[in-house]
Amino acid sequence: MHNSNHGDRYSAIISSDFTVSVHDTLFSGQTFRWEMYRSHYPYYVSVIHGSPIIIKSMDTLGLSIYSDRDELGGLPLSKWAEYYLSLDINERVIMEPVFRFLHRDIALLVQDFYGLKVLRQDPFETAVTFMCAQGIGMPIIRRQIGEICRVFGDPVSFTFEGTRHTNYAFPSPERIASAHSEDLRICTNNNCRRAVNVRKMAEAVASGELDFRKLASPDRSLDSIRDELCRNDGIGPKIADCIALFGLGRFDAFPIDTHVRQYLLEWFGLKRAAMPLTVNNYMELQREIRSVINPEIAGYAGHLLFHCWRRRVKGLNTA
DNA sequence: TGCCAGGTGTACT
DNA sequence: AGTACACATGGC
Repeated sequence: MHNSNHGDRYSAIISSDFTVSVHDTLFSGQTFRWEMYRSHYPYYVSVIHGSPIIIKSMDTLGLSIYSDRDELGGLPLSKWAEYYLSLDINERVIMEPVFRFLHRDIALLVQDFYGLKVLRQDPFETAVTFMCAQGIGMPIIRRQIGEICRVFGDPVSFTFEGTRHTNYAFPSPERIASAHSEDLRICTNNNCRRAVNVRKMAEAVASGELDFRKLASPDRSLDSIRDELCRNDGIGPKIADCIALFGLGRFDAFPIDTHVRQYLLEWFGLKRAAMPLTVNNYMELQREIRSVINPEIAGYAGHLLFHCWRRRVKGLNTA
């Protein structure tokens, strides 16, 4: 820990044996709250645990993290960053030798995205985010989350390279639970039912009826987590699996969306992926892909494939 | 213009 | 158990 020159007291250097692609990580679509500031090096800024967090990407040197607190989420700043960015997972070895042998062309494509990390994000934020991600494109999803933070989140000001900035924290479950549906609807792409669903889910979290800490228990089965989450209106199997993967640190969860479905058909030849995505087909597709990808990190590998498919095959650059 | 976008709930058969 | 459709809007 030492003083930084960004108006923030604490900083931590995260050294790593391998390069972490901060840009791909924060803008791969799994998180929607990081802003990129350009200077000599790229900086990525968000507000987490009520504190501005600045990540400086240093390419081969590793990462540096700045915050005005010396600990976040009960962890020292550097430990929090290692956890949040899942630096304990080496994505270079999740594609097993058998996979690289059987799917050589895909493994080569995915190699370009080593450094992409699956974040361990806050489960409530993750739940709201993916409830706002039904059948619409990334730009609208990102806008919704930004609006929810701007309208309901606490402003946090900080100085960055001599300029004053204001970002917004993600609002608490209590704050969203007490929101008027009409105010929330303006944030949720004008979708009234989505606003009601998000508010009801926030109420369940605020009342303790929906307890993410219980769900995060490692001995819970993926099926029981999915079933519990699906009791909330607006959360189906796909969003439940997204919450498990990105919000509960369950890297074995394998959400199947429109992009995943496409590469399951095109890359792995799963005929069922061409059929309508009923609950039965959804579960059966998960079973089939787990015979191809190591089930313990199927979701982590799936996110690499997801990102690779969007960027390399679909030519999408939108976060 | 028409189709696709990180799906889900409801109302049918 | 499977199918059709509404939901809302931006991007290509």
